[in-house]
Amino acid sequence: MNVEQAKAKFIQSWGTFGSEWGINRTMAQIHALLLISPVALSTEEIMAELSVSRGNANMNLRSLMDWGIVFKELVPGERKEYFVAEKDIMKVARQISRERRKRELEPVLGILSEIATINPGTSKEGIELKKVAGNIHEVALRVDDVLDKFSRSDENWFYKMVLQLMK
Amino acid sequence: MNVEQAKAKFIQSWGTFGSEWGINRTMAQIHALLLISPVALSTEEIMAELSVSRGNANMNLRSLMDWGIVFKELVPGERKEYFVAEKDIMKVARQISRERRKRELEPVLGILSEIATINPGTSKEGIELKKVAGNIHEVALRVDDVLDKFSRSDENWFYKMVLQLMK
DNA sequence: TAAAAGTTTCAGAAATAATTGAAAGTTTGA
DNA sequence: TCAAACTTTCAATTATTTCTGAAACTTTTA
Repeated sequence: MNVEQAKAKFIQSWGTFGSEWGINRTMAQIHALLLISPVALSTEEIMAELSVSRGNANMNLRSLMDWGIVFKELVPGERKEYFVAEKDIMKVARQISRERRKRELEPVLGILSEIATINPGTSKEGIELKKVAGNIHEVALRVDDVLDKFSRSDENWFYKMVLQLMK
Repeated sequence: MNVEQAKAKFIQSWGTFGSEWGINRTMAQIHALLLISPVALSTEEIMAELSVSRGNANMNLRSLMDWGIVFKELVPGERKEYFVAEKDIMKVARQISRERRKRELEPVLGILSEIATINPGTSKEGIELKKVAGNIHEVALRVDDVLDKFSRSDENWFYKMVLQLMK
């Protein structure tokens, strides 16, 4: 496998992996492209490299910036905007867990706790619903805690945890 | 909020949450319905409750069984098949991480290690690609390890881990 | 201040994913 | 063995998501 093939494979795999986890393919591919690029890229370069339209490139770049894993970089003397990805993979992982926690887990936590506190009445349905929602809420709260810890952690926290678990 | 409202809210939230994480909405809703049902349900009951077709119900039930979080239950004297969900939420979480690890993480690990071992040549592109793929591979291997540990762990492992992290 | 350079938006088009429903297939029991 | 009861499959349809491209908007510079 040569460098060109490896690059194509990396971008396409990252796209597939992303879409299996609810991230759109182009967004994941732009991220992949920026991750492996040694220099900042312009919208035009991204459009050309991935064969996507300006609108698509622009919207997904904005999303990536909203997620806090891609940044604008101003090249002195240039009008055009250039983009770079955060290269520290642990930082990227922490940032993604921070965002998904905030956007997706927190809202569900609210609903679960609401359901877990209903008056279940006397029906088996009500009792089971309350019980299950309570159980899920409990687990979800702990996941939330772990993600919070992780997203705030320093560079070595994760490795320390892995070591702990190896014992 | 009464029991009926809470039930509807639970099913719909679980559907939304699932689809944010790459699981189709109906599949997540069937799972939700079975989770909170105190008794095993037939395909007909699921179709009626969620207003979905027989084909849809059947395919998603099969998927849920492939994931190992829903099971057929044979009611003595009945021809019809009934379905129940695994109710232990930690078991469900472990089973889902086991499956996603196997289906989605492992294939990417293979590709990353392939890319991380290319001959990068002398170009900056090749060198950066190899470096980034290597870094991601390293982190992904550790995630893989943690998921493996988690999916094999006993009921209390997760709570012990959380306690460790609280210190 | 005007036009060139660049960015953003968004309605419609295209691509992808999910769903239906009816036909084919399977199992059971008389 | 056959038909009733039930399950599975899949081609066609429908819904959802993503993408395009051109127009509107913003910023810069001459």
